[in-house]
Amino acid sequence: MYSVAVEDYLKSLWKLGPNNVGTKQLADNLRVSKASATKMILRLAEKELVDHIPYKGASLTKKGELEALSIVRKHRLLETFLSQTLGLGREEIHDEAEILEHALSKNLEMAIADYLGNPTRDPHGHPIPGPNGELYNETDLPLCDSPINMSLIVMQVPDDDPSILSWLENNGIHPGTILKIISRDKFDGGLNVKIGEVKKRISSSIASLVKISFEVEN
Amino acid sequence: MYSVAVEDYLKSLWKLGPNNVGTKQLADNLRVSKASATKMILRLAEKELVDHIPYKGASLTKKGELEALSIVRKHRLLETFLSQTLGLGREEIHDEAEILEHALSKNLEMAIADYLGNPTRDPHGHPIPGPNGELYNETDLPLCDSPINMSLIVMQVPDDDPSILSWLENNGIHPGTILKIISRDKFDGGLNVKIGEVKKRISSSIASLVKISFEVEN
DNA sequence: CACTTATATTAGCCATGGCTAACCATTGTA
DNA sequence: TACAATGGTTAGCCATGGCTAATATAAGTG
Repeated sequence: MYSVAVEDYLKSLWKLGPNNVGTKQLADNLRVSKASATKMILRLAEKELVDHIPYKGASLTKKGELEALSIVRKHRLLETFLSQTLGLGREEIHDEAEILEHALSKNLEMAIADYLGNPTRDPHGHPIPGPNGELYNETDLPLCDSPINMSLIVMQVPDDDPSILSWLENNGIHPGTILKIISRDKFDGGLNVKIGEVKKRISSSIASLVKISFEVEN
Repeated sequence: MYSVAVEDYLKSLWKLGPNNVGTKQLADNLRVSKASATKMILRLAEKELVDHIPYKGASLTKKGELEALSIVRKHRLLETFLSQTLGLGREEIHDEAEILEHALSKNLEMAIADYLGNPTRDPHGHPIPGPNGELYNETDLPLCDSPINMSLIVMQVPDDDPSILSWLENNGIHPGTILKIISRDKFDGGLNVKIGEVKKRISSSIASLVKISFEVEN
């Protein structure tokens, strides 16, 4: 078993990956000093969880990646579980899961996955890695890069920013929402979209965090 | 928020209380050295969580007791929640709750209590403290001290020893079981009991861990 | 009362994981 | 090419929470 801090570093590296991650980027992501990040990277390299090239950056080894995926799995299963059983909203579950993920045994993880019917997406639409780190559903596209005038289905919304999430929720955008891009602002990249008959404007920064798939016609 | 270690010390002190608890007793309970226990007791005294009389022992202050009760509440709510939602057995839930209790926010605690209908007993029959540390159900008696030939209802079984718990479970003894003491062994204090029409022998060590109340005739 | 035994404390070490301050390396631009 | 600026590392400090070994106190016994 690894400590909470080690697990947090691995998870951050995974989220920032798959390429080499710089010390500053990692430090900023975890809100610690660069020195702390360097120290931890050296320790992770010692444990063969990352490869580290001094002054160049670090990247997860296979072993480190599996460990990171295990935490991500626990996080997303917990979000799903809390949402299903307690009816907590998409904005609330992230912070709780962020803490609980480090306290979830393999046994409980399995019991929860079983209870939920081994889901492959969490309430934000993010893919849930399998018990051995298998990841599917990697084909979703950022909304900001999607084609105009096609029927798109929202697959993923971000999970870690309650304010963005509330905005999306209030505007009827969550996994499963069907929308069309009508036009794209040439200057700031913002999108004009149509949800049902309602028109909305989505800023480019938010649109880059929403992922879509093409609606299956049947 | 206090650290996991601090919370564990407070919980142990509460379980071993309410009188002064010796350093060795505490150290044994937490499986740490006496030196570690002494050091922590000094720190807890610093934070005004315990009163410490050197070479005499420590006892929780009101502040420390409330903190301990908060952890106990989380523990017992979690046991109840895991049992209800995931159907985990009485033998499994303790160890999981032991870890999760430190990662449960006040918010989630409330959501779980609400979901469960604010229960006052966990699956082992232990009373669940209220959100502000209120404790009722303190009148249950140890089975070993109970009178012969009266209809007794099992209220509490121990929560922290899976082997004892399995034995009890296999012999049909859990919260709600109704039994009578037929006779008590004069030499070792073991009990001969009748559950329904079935006779069982319960060792005095186990009987001291089972608590009963008198069956209400109605 | 003296002496043994059990219990408690202190001193000092270690690992973890933060931090600041100071010092290196890399990069981009004048 | 020189020299900021940015990014990365090192040194050295701190708190937490373990540990052992040595010492101090309390309690029980001849």
